Amino acid sequence: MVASGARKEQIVATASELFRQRGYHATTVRDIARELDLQGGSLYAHIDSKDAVLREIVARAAEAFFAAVEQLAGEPWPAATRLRAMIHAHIGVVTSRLNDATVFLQDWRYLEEPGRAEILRLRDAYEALFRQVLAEGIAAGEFTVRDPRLASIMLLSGLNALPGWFRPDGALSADHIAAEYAEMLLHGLSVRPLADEEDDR
Amino acid sequence: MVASGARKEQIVATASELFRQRGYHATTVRDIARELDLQGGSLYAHIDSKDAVLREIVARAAEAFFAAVEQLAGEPWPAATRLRAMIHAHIGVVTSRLNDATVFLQDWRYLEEPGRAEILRLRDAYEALFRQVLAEGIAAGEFTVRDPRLASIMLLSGLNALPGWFRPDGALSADHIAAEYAEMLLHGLSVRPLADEEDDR
DNA sequence: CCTACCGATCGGTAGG
DNA sequence: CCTACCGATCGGTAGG
Repeated sequence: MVASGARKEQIVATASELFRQRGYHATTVRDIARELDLQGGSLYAHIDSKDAVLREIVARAAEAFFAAVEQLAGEPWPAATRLRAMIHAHIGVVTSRLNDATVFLQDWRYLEEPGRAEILRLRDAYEALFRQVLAEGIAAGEFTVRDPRLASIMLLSGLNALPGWFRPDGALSADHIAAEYAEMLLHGLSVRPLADEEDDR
Repeated sequence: MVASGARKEQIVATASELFRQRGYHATTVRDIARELDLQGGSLYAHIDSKDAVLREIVARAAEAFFAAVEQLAGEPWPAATRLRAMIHAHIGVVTSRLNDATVFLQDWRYLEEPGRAEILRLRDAYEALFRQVLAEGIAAGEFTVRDPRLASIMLLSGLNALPGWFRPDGALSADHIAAEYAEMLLHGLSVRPLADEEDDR
């Protein structure tokens, strides 16, 4: 057990950036120390272990996702409206906390137990927020989707791949991406079935 | 440089499975050797380096994706029909070559240069197949999408997350998933603005 | 394909 | 927070 403080914040933030760039196992504690002009061993005055740092990063990201999305899922709005808001919120977290969110999505499975199992539960609870809204939308006749689980997985898969290509200084803003994604997901890529030729498989 | 042979095949296949399960950096060459009842150093009679094994796995996966999808992109069919076929083919590769495909998608960035840069080029060329079909579909009035690049990224993001949850012995077959994904992607999650809720697929 | 080994590096600790 | 160090393990090689 080790004190928390400003120095520890720096260590976790630096680790988050390096883990995002290189991956957890390709980053050494001495890489982190070097960024802060410290000796490798000196980190351990502030942290318990490399795994504990990963745990903290992942926990922070999970909290950010829940804080942004959980309430929206329960608003008294049409399911499509809620889903749109949740998509914007989720993308907002990924893009505004890019380091933590990327590490969460990319390296959570390297957590030691029981931290790993705990994160698995959180992930499922988070996905359930989307699944639930989709199910409600189906019940209300707003969505045509057959399988809300498959739909929530596909939707989140699309959003969670953002770290692989989003560039904070790129041409596409988070809001633009969110609006386009929501549009494509809700209305599909193709023209409406009644409007044209295309038949199915 | 080292001979190829049946033993080498076993080594690459075993590495592919372990890399998929644990990740490249969390797998040691001795883990691979142990699975084959060999000593760690003995692997090097058959392989050049751990990186070379990763390169081979990734190259095989890339070839499988191109072999399955490239021709479909150029067929003289409506864009929506081609896209549907490409989705099925891509998911077919992911699910039937799960080890290689997963390692490709998850660990390609750990390749040493110039292998890594080469794979980046291949990935873009592959994505371009989808981008191109989407662009043609837009030009033909089949698709309403505004940005074919964004659409191709979202689409492939959904398909490429499959290794994270697909279970070969699970209830959902590859064909079922492909059909549902294609449906959701092409027609969207929500009710059509023009049609009423029941549209056949 | 094994035995035996290499230098390098890993995460982490003792003791100041 | 540093110096100095720990045992363990890493990918890889020499020489049979």
